[in-house]
Amino acid sequence: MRDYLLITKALSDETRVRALMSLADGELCVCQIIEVLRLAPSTVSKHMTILQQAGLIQRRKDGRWHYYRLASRGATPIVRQALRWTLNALDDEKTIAKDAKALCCIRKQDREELTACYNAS
Amino acid sequence: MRDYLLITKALSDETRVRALMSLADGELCVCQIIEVLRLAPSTVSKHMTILQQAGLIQRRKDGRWHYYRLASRGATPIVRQALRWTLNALDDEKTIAKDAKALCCIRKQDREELTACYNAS
DNA sequence: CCCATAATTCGTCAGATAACGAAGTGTATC
DNA sequence: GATACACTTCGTTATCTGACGAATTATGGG
Repeated sequence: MRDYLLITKALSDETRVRALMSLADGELCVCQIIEVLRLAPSTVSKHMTILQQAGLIQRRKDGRWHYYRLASRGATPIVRQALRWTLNALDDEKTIAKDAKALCCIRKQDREELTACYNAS
Repeated sequence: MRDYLLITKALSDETRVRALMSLADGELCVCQIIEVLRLAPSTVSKHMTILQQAGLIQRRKDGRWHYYRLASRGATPIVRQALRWTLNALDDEKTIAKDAKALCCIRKQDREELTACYNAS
């Protein structure tokens, strides 16, 4: 029950679902997710932690950069089924499509440019 | 996204999940669900409304009694997939098994007996 | 070693949510 | 039609959650 509720709670917030779905086309570093969601770094970081504790995403560190990706290898059947369901349910969702489009540009940008944006303020 | 979040929010509360899983062996009237969960009628009613608005359960009225059952016919693929996932994930969950056992007794009891319990206080 | 930087953790605040009892709705029975 | 009853809706309260900025951690470069 605990694991199940970690997953449903993680999936019950629109921002988190958007963050999760952003990873559908491959891993992203936190600064890129910040750019899509346009929220404070601390907020995004919190969301990613919740998704990770639910087992839905996995983390990889490379120097100062932290990359997140959808859980795949090593994920429990429950998690895999939840991901399949979510990807299927939100397949042609407007908000998600919009984020995916924005991500095309963001992926091409230099990471330094991105972080410059929110460090500037 | 709205429909998806209605479902995940509905499934992100332990009490609601217990109520939902109670219906796995067939429909129940509200007084029976109250008896399993041991919560105030108003609280249970609220939970059932949330589950229904998510499309996860359906209601049937018979006189003064309101029966709830898992959504099946007429449910969207998203809902059906969510139900399959949930039933699968909580298949051998201790809390759920305990409730199922309690329900065996409750189903045999007279409904008037049940309501007498919480009307007495 | 010291500074810049990428991300996280911490502290705070506003808004959401679950619990309850009281009041209201609709249906059967007298 | 008055009463009892099964359930829902309403109003209140305590707790949870998401947002932010400030402080902290960890890594890389001068």
